[in-house]
Amino acid sequence: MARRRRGGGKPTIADVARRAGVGAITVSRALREPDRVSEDLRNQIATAIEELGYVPDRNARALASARDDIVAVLVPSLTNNVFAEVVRGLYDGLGDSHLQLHLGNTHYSGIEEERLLRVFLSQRPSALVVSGIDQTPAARAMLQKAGCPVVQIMETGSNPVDMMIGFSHFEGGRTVTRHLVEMGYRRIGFIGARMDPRSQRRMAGYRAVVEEAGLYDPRLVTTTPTPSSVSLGRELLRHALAKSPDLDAVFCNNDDLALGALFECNRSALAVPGRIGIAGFNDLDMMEVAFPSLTSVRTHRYEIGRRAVAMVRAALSGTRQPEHVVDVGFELKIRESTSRK
Amino acid sequence: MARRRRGGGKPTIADVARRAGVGAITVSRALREPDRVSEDLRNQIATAIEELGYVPDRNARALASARDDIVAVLVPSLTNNVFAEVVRGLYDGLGDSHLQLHLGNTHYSGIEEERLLRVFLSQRPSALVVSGIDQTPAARAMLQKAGCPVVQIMETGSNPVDMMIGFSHFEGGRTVTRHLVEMGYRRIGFIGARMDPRSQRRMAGYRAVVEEAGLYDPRLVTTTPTPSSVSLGRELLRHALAKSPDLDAVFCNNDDLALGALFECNRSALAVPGRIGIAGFNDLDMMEVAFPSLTSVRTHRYEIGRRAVAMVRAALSGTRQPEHVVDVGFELKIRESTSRK
DNA sequence: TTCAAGGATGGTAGCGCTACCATCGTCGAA
DNA sequence: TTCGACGATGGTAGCGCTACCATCCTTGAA
Repeated sequence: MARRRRGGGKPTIADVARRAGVGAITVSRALREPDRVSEDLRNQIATAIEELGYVPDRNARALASARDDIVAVLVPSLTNNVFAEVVRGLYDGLGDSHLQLHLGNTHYSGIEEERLLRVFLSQRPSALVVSGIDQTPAARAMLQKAGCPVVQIMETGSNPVDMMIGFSHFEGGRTVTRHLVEMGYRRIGFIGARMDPRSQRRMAGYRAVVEEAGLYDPRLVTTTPTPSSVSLGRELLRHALAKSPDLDAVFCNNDDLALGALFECNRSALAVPGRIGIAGFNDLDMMEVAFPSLTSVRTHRYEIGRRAVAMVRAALSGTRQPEHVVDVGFELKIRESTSRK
Repeated sequence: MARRRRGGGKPTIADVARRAGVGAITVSRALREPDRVSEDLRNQIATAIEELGYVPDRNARALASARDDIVAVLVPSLTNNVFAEVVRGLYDGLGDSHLQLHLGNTHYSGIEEERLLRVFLSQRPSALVVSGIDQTPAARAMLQKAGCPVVQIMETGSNPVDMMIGFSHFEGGRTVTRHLVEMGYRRIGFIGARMDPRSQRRMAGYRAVVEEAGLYDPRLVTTTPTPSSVSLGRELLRHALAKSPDLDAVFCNNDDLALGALFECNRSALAVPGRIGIAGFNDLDMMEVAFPSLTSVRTHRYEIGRRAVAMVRAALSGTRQPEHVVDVGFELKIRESTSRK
């Protein structure tokens, strides 16, 4: 694939040097540190590059300089809006640096994460960004030996491989649930899909509050390993109501489920928030617009992405800040869907 | 960044060879063509690799073999669910090949696309996947000279750089609009955000039908260059109704807008589809679940991603199929939101 | 005028890997 | 028994670039 005949093919730096009548190293410098080359030569070189259509070879550069400008990123999903925004933040955080993002999709699988880590490590990246704190032991070992800055994102924990930026999902779950309790709901259900470690911790937060309030009932919990979607939200709410017809509120593990739950209520003429209260998690754009508007927990995923890259850049430039674990928090957005008169 | 001392640092293939008591080339072969190495040596080598924690260096490999297993992909957005699914398809299409995806985000900018193309080309990728057919002349020239398979995705057109897979947005726009006309709507509006080339063509399809039916009125068209969102859908519908209170249907350029429009109608107690009909584009999961369910045009974006990679693989393995332009079509999904009694 | 200091430029020697071409058995046919 | 064929293994020479050090020239102080 993309095979070139040995010796043949694209112009190299030597071709440019010859044409510009300078040494190869000067061309190399003109490209990387223009200040150190006189303007005359710089122009000649630029002309030669233009005429030849020269494109430097990153592989050769990386090999020779034993450095690479790649930041390898592992996320569990690209279709999940939450991670899509994290990635957007990562890109924006790059700014004018020469860093490049290399994305890997683990599909919520530890094994796959391990495999991708191996693949990416063979690129000798400048830095590694991984999602969550539940790496397999092997993956964690690889991260520790990577010899480059590592950032774990989306969660906080007490045992970072290197750096960490995120928030506490457990606290997030507690906060929403506490709100529902305070609003007077008594038969508060939980519906969750996929149930990755972060979902689990949100559910644990739910359970902690509900138990403390003496309202816990396992029949109020409905989960499935199936990936989350709006249609699944509808189904899960239906199941939940079938199991516990007296359900009077649901904490939906994410906003897609919440939207699906809302639609189900609309369709079944169950008044929201009168008959049933609904809360989601992440606070996607649509939550505020929905009718009724939906209570959710605003997570700062874009900011997490941006700041993760900032941390990487700081670490690479030697000015690594002291704090290795950053908690960006979250924000409960109370809206119509849980405001019982 | 990620600098290693010359000579120092990670174990190399020579270290593995020494430890296993074999030649370097044999280690190389054991890794790439295990069949050609005896089982004894293969085991010794595997042990040595394990003990040393050896990870091959992709850069060196790419340089030495003048080949690289990277497929560079340029998409305009990663947060747009449509492209997120294309990317998912691309990943799934990879299967067991050794290809790796390298994602770039053009932010709907031709200039940025050009810049990224330059960056990616310096990696000498095995193949290139770009979105749409509206590359700048410079970008198109680079694609033509890339010397590797190129796939343009998401649209079809008559002048492919190399290969192409997608569908006609113009026809998509025509189809929805024709449906609205057939359902008896007479004051059919169009609302659109971002208005990238594909949106423009969908709008052109709308206009063609509406003009043919003698229903065209510029006041029925509401667009903005702002990126699309659910909340924007709500606003745009409000604007549209302010301009043309007799609006009786809207073709929303995408599903997010359609959902926002629906919520606005709910909130303003405008019956859907009785007072106003709503149609979207792309058919995201939520369209079917919404109440009322929303008419949309199902686009096969996941399939486009998968097949784009399949085309790349076929081209790379020499079995390039004859058809260079593939139209995967689309499917009108008629639902409650446009079914006037 | 001399000479150290510093900027601009170039030559050489790899970076870690694989293509290419030996070399060295081993085995079966003659 | 001999010899060619073939499979397994290894040595050498780069791939295109940059680190490192040498060289040359300019500049300004003594």
